[in-house]
Amino acid sequence: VTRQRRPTITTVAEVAEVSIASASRALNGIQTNPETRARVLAAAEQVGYMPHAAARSLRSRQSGLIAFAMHDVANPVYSTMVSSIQQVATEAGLRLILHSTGADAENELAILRDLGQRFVDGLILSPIVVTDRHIEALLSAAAPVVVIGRLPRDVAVDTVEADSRRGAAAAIGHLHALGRRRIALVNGPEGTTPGHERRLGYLAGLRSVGLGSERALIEIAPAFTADAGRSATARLLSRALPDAILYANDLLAVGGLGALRDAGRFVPDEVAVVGMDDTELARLCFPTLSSVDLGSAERARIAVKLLLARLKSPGDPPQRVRIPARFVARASAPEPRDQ
Amino acid sequence: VTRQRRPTITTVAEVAEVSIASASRALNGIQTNPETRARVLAAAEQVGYMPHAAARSLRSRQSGLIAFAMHDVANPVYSTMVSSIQQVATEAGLRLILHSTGADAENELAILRDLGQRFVDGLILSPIVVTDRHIEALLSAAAPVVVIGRLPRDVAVDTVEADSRRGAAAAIGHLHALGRRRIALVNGPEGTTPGHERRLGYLAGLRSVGLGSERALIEIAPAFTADAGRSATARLLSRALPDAILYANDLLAVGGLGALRDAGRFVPDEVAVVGMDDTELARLCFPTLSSVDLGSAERARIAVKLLLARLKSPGDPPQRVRIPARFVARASAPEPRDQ
DNA sequence: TTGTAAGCGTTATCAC
DNA sequence: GTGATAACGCTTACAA
Repeated sequence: VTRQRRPTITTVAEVAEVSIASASRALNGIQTNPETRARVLAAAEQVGYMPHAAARSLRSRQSGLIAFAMHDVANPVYSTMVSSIQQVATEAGLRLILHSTGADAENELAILRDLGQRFVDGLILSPIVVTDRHIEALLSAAAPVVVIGRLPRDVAVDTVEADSRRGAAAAIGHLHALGRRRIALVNGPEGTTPGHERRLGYLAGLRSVGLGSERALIEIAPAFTADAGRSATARLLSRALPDAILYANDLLAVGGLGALRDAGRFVPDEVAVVGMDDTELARLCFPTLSSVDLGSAERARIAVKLLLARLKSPGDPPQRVRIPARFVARASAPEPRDQ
Repeated sequence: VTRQRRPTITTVAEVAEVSIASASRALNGIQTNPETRARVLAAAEQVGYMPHAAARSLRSRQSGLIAFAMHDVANPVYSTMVSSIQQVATEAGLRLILHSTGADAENELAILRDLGQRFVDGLILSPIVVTDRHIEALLSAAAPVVVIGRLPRDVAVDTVEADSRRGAAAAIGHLHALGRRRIALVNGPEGTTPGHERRLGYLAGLRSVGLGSERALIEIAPAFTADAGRSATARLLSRALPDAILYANDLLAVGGLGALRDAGRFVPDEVAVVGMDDTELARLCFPTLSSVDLGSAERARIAVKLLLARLKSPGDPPQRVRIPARFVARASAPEPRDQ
């Protein structure tokens, strides 16, 4: 059997000797005479019919696609999220489009605008920074958007947020319980939401254990990367003698471990180290890294769920979910009794 | 201005007071009277027009989408590839759909079949195993496919392959130059293409430096993961005394570093360690990991290029690109003079 | 240069 | 239950 063109529903209808309407009904499992139905399905099988995605989308106004836009896939936090989202989406019969926004916040606005092309049914967005233009774009988006991150209270958009403030504070509490009193912070860029939140958490943590903050103990890395963490740590050590360092994420912390090694400072004996995000990396590096689990995988999972719910009932009030943080002790800042 | 529905090209045509044909031409930059063109663009701007992706695809028979299907996004090798592909695709104005196939090879066949729905213009597939059914599916795929990996010579499909065989051999050469004579292999599942190739490379490497192979020095991990690498290493050490270990990938190697530490064996003095893939992880772990760079990022980049070329000229003869491997020395198996 | 109209492959609304 | 037929929003011959 040589077929010139790919079979369409018309082909199927012809082979089954029914109208294309009946063919469509049979194929979509709509009430049909069992015998007709059988003929149609057999015909479809025979000619190797597959529905054309674009045609179906055009008519049904649904693409069967969702998108996830984040900073950079290569960052382990986002890989985890992608993996998680992928899984839930697949279960729901949706495909996933990936969109890396990179360092440029304009890209986040661009994809929100592009939603007008209706190439996806919905978007999960993890912005690094939220401006007024972001909020405006979010509110006028052509498709449902779920934000992984923090938004002003009054913005009516579904969000899933980490409790990085309380998480950072918990880490400080732990370090304090370990007897550390000169606790430094190596933060990422503070113009970003995580950077902002994590500093607040650090300061709140210090206050709640009765420690004061000290400018010299805070160092800001230009990016949330290992290299940036390494050099930031070197700078920090050149002017201060911390007995513990909280890093704003695991990548920074792993870079920091390298710098501490270079400086001949033992971890955790001389300097305890804590990361944030509790990525795979924390279990893999040496010494293993204590970290604050911000529930990345779970946030991602819930984001999809929220999106699915929103697609089903667009009118429902927006939801705002916050995932609790959890300190995970490993070798770089062990449980007090293990010391 | 309250708009009930999203504007279509008809809306634009009405506002500009031209036919929809003229509107379409103006919007697509086709030869048009400058004044008309201006009116149309102004109208489009005014009503906030964006073309409907599905409608455009249906008509133009192009989705503007490509897909990348691989085992697991969370694996650093694939994250790198995704990142790389993403970048090239974006530059070419294409969006990227991600498809994790997981452990199940059936999923690879499924996505090849699904190509019949024409939801993407092309696919980049990185299969873990290649069966006859794969080849059949590849040859009858409804859209162009580029394979990252190895295929039988006579299969007319674009491929980009790593030279992991020569890469593994190079690693053995390096270890031999370091004076190591009891060189073990911790491989991943040997039913997979990488597993198969890497064992061959290991054996070839031993031969070319005049060493014999020894069953007790080969251990097979059930997966290409750090945990699997750790336990496989423990098993290996329980029966043999290698002075060097080649791991089939970096994740296995990082797990192995942990096991060696547990066993009190110093790296690299007592046991030198080499990974493969040269992922980010190799620079981040401790001691830093010597690894065989198989050009993951470049393979991915070239795969997209091949796909783009294929989309442009479907008739061209299939290409087969092989990326050379490169040994990268770090602390776990340093340059001989650094010892 | 511009407009008319056909058609891309579906789904869904009608009468029958 | 089934079959014409009209959309869905766009591009592109072809005619004017």
